[in-house]
Amino acid sequence: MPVKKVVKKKKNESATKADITKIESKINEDIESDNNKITKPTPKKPAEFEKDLNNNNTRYWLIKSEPLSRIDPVTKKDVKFPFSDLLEVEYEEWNGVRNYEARNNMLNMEKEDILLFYHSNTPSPGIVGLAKVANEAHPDSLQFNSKSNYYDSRSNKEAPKWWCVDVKFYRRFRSKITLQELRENESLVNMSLVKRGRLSVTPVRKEEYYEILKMESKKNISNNIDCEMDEKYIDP
DNA sequence: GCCAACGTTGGC
DNA sequence: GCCAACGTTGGC
Repeated sequence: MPVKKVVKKKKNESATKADITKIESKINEDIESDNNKITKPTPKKPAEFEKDLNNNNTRYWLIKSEPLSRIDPVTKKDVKFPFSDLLEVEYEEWNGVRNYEARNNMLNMEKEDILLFYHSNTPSPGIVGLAKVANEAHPDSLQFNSKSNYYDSRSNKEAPKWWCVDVKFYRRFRSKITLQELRENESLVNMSLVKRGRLSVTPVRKEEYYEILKMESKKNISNNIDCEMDEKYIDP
């Protein structure tokens, strides 16, 4: 029978900042090692990438977020996440996506893929800037949290249903490119955003990405992008 | 595996 | 706040 080692507690013992950092990094390591034991599903690649995939090119996607306050009726929590919030963090787990097609799109993402950041549910929705994939898809932590609105009792840790990437800030646009402007552009009529309005994570073709950059380059600098963000963030 | 009922998204 | 579009659920 193993003998339990008794460690006497020091007087006035309290966790220092370094202790907390150590504990946090241990937890993160554990989570990562758990995640590595799980096989990541490999869904079909979207048709938008037929050309680019073979050449190992950077790929492009569009993700939506709500910049204005809205209280979720179930959790009573504010769902808002304006683009400027990405400045506050190293990266953000893009969790809470509960649509298979959107999930599959995230599973298909690679590190450093470009993300067009779209503000939805505003008086004038549109693309406000660019983000990048910080980390490839991993199980969405909220599906196992019974207190979360995104809890899924039918998911399990051996075969998680919901996966998501981590997102990091890249740069803001000179001005918001509105949905209306995107719709008016003839070369963007086939954009997934335009055709599949409700999907929150959509693929973007390379040609579409460059067309949008072209639209941006013609714009004057405007601070009306639904959130406070300095002009210095225009250049990467 | 069909499809009615229901829930969610998000522009307007 | 309305509601169209569309995804999901579950009975049969």
